[in-house]
This record gives sequence, C-alpha cells and structure tokens, in this order.
Amino acid sequence: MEPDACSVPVVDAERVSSVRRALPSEETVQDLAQVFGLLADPGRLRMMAALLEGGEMCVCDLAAATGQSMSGASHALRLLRMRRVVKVRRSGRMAYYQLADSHVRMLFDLAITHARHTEGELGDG
Amino acid sequence: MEPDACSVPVVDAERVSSVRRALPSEETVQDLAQVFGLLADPGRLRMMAALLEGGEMCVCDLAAATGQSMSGASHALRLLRMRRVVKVRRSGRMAYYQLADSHVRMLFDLAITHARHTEGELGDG
DNA sequence: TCGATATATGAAGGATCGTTCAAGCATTGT
DNA sequence: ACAATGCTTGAACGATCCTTCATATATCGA
Repeated sequence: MEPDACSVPVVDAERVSSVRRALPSEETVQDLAQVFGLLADPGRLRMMAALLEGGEMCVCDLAAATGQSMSGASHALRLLRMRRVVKVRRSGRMAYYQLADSHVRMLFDLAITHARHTEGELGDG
Repeated sequence: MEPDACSVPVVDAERVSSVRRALPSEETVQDLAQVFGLLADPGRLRMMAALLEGGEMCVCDLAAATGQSMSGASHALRLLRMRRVVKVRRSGRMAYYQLADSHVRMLFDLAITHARHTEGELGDG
C-alpha cells in the first residue's frame, strides 16, 4: 500500500492509470481477499463441501465428516460465521450450521471446474 | 489429516459417512485450497483485476497499476504462473501477462457479487 | 564490449495462520 | 445440585506466507 506515485518505470502510462481507476476499491479488495482466504484452507474447504452435500449439520458431525477435532471445527466455523459464509441455528446445546447463500455454492462449483480443467498440468510457463 | 476413525462423538452416523464419501478427493481439496490461496492476497487480487481490465500487460505496468514493487509483482506473477492462472508471452526483455482462462473472471465476478451482497454487515452470528 | 533495462530469483525478517491444549459457558439429565 | 454433554474460546507453538534486499540472467543500445 504505497502512495500514488511509485518508483516503478512505466511503459504504457495511459493504460496504467486507466486500469488503476478501474480497480475495485481498497475496501472491496480487502474483503474479497478475506473471503478467498477462508476458502484457502483444506479443513474449511471440506467443511463447506460437507455443508453443500449435507445441508445442515451439527458441529460434531461436521468435525467427524471432515476429519477435524471439535476444537478445530469450531474455530473454523467461527471464521466462516464471522464472514457470513455459514449461518448457525442453535437448539439446546447443539449448533446446526448451513451455508449462508448460494454464491458460495457457485464459487465452489466454478473452482472445481477450474481444478478439473487444469488438473495434472502444473508447472512453470 | 487424521486416520479414518477419530474420537469425535457423532450424532447422525449415517449422514456423516455419506457426506464423507461425497467429499472431493484429497488431491482436489488441496488443489482448490491452493487456487483460492492465490486469490487471498490483495496484491495478487489487484493484479488479476488489472489483467481482467487491461487484457495483457507487462510486469512494470502491472506493478505500477497495482502499487507493488517490481520484485513483489514478479514473485506474485510467478505463483500465478505456476498455478496456470496467468500465462506469459515473452518478447525481448519484456514479459506480457494475461489471464489464462475465463474461469478466473467468473470466479472474480461471483466473488464481487458476494462481497457487494454482504457488504457492511459483518459480525458474529 | 560495456552499461542500462526488464524481469526473475534466493534468502532473511517479520507477520500471519492453523493446530492443539486447556479451560470456559450453557444446557440436559439424574 | 452435580455431572455429563455440545460447543466455544484463549493462548502458545510451529509452520507458512509476504515483503524486501541483493543478486542474477537476458536483452537492447551505444
């Protein structure tokens, strides 16, 4: 996050400034990065996949299904909850979680498509 | 990643095992997590937004447009390159980068929709 | 050939993240 | 009231990540 003018030499100054103007706001960028960050962990990813499949599940079942400890699952769910990726329904001492909206499902499906599309062909360009 | 049986108590054993079977493979999960991890950094996110907008750009212009150092931009592009999110065309001493496929654009647009949809209403559930 | 330019890379430092252990609260059953 | 259950949380440790600095490679111009 540097000041507007930096010491980097520029080839196409006009395009640079037009692209710069078109970039999402700093707030949006931070927001997006955090959402993607939530999806960047295998444990949380499995949780979301589980919720996609299972609909609504309690914490202990989620933990069992995704191979995590209760504590780990709870920590993960807290992060997802705070970013409104999942929502919780409490009943007695149970907590039932489900995905908060359909954007997540679409993100997920799209990402899987990407993964399948490029699978097995990683490396340098 | 623990063994198949863990010490977590289970409420709905049948659903747990059915969800467990439906989860993506370990390889896919790791793969997805890494792709999302690339999108989880503001600098890389701005780069991808810039490429979305600018089409094809050289490293120094990308650095200038996203407010990064040359070195930082280059490191970022290396990661994106290795995951085939961007591709490079070299001409002389220049390197021109562009997005590798359209999945990235869709991921991005969808994520922005999610961000706008939930914006300003963060917190605990 | 020599210097400047455009990009790439390795290593180091500090920050951030995920996992675990321990303890905490609220609810249920006896 | 007491113990057990289901979940949550805080702190600590180790791993990972991002940034920066320095250096390296390759190309272009003189």
